[in-house]
Formats: sequence, structure tokens, C-alpha cells
Amino acid sequence: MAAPPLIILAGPTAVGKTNTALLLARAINAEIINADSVQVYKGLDIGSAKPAEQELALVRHYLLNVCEAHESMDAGIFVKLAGEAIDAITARGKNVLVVGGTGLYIKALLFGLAAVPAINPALRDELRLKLEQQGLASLRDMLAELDPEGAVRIRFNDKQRTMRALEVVLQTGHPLAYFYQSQVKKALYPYLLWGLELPRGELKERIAVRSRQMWQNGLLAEVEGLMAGGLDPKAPALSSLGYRQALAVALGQMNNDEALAQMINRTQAYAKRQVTWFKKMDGIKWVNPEKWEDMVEPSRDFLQTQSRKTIK
RNA sequence: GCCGGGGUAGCUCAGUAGGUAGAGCAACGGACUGAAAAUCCGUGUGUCGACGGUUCAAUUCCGCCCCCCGGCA
Repeated sequence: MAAPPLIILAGPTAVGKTNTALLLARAINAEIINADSVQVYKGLDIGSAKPAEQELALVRHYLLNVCEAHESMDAGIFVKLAGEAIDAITARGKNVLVVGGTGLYIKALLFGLAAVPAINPALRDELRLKLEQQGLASLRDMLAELDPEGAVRIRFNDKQRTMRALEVVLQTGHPLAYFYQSQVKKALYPYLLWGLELPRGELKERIAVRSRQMWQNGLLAEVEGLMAGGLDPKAPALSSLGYRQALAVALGQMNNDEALAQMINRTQAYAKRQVTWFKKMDGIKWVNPEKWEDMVEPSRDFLQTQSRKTIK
């Protein structure tokens, strides 16, 4: 069976993806797959700007709340779950609308990931402990020995990529580059990519307003509740924007004002990184959310053309 | 009014035994292959509070003035 066509709606945080997605989905008979790396977690609702009940009732959503807050989501799991959701939506006779701001997830879905086996969690914990106790330099030494090419390619201070390279070579005996080689780089689905955009100043203002709202709506209480439920403060989910700052307040390391100010700053910087990422994606078409109707006809045309191809 | 402390990058502050200045944060640009809302990388001209004086040369020394923060009145 041929891969079904995907309509993708990307864009920076707070640009208005949720609302625009609902309008577009209804206009093109689509259901929505979430491609946001924080909305996948259960219990992280306020700070992740998860769609509200009423919104979820309008269009069926997939990949929200698919993992526990103490678990660790990753691009590989995302691709697998998204693939299942695409099949389910197609089987229901609906079109697929992928919506989100996580560039890596969208890229991984469209172009696939290198075939690296899943890493044993115990190994990962061991490396994290080593980083904590012996410092990054000791991990770099290990990497230089086991994967010299990777040690050159990965920036010296990049602890996250250093650990990734290490866990792969330790478990599989092959450096990451070995897996990259065998990867076929072409789109796995036909796709139409929309990017939502607003003028920088306007987007920043929306981020500030929304962050204050999240704080007022109980972001701190949400985090305290998660901790009361036994969530480890080191859980990856809590390192995300807003949650990290609320956690610092809960632990008495920061006051409310500092936390909110930092949340706003970091979120604005994040929005910029998102735009940097999406700008270089092939074929992206930028649209102001107010002009969402401009997306409807081209999207329908695209879906129709693709379905004709499939029939032939 | 008097006595201290201070006025240097958007913010917090270093510094220059006189040769026009630099960190952190912010900002701006970029990277990104299973934690990605993560993790990293790059970019520093600013009347050195104002005016005058000394000097080849003053943000730095001297004089005067203005402003901020303490304390005393």
C-alpha cells in the first residue's frame, strides 16, 4: 500500500497552531497528529498549551498523552506511534494533518531515522551517573577512544550528543556514523508543509502574554502535583520550558518573578530556534494564521492529486 | 545641607599606575539523526553622567555641576 499524503502544519510556539489546525482539519476532512514533544506527556497540560476538552471534541487528535511524565519520549517512539496513527486515520477514511513545533519529530517522520537499536535504559542511566560524578571530560575521553570520528564531529561541550554517541557505540559496538551510512534519505510520505508565521515582535508579545496566563492558571501547582505524585525532578519532561522554571520555584531556587521572566525569555529564544529549523525545510510555505483559509484550496488540491496517483 | 558609596553595552557589574574598554545575562545569527520545549556554536563602537582644566593624549588626574543609593541632620 502506498504511503498516504500528509499535510503538515508547523511553526513556532504560541503562533496559533492549535486553533488554526482545528479550522484547517475541518475544512479538509482531516484528523490531527500531534508533533509536539511535550504535549505527548500525561499531566503536563497547562505548560504545554495542550488543546482543551472542547477543542479535542471538535476533531480527533492522536499522540497526546501517550506517555507517563516519568517516562522518556524520543524521536524513535514518536515515529513509530505516528505511523500507527497515520494508518488508523487512513483506515477511517480521513486525511492526515500533522501539527507541531518539534522540528526533529517532523523531520524524522518524513525522512526516517537511522536504524539504531533501542538503547538499554540501564546503560543510559550509567552514563548519566558518570557524567554527574566524573564530569564531561571523562565521557569525552571515552568517546575519543571508542568513536574517534564522532569525537571530532560532536562539539566538545555538547554533553547530550556526546552521551548519545557513547551509548550507541557501547551497546552496538558500532559508531553512530555506521548507522547513518546505511540510511536511505528520501521522503517516506508525499507531504505539503505549511509554516505559520507572525512578525517577531507580535510573536514575542503573545509568548509573554501566554506565559503569564499559564502561571496564573496554575503551572506551579501542576508541577507541585506531579512531584507529590512521586515524579523525579530529573525527569526529562520537567526540563522543558516553563516546567523547568516552575520546578525551580517549587524547590525554592527561584522566586515567582524570576521564574516567569526566565520562562518568557527562554520561550522567545526557543521560538527563534524553531523558525531557524523550519526555514531550511524543503518546500515550506509560510502563512499568517489569520489567513488560514489560504491553505485550504492548495491542501485539497494536493490531497486530490496524491489520491489519483495512488489509484493509478 | 553634611558624610559616605556610586553613575561604563539593553540589564548587573569589571577595568584602564593616562594611549578611547570587557565579562555574565539579554539581543541577534547559526547548528541539529531516539531527552529536541533538549543540547550546543558564533557575533561586543558603547557621547565610559555633563561641562571646563592639565596633557602630545583624559573614561582614567584636577575643578565644578547634575543624577541615584545609604547614613546624619
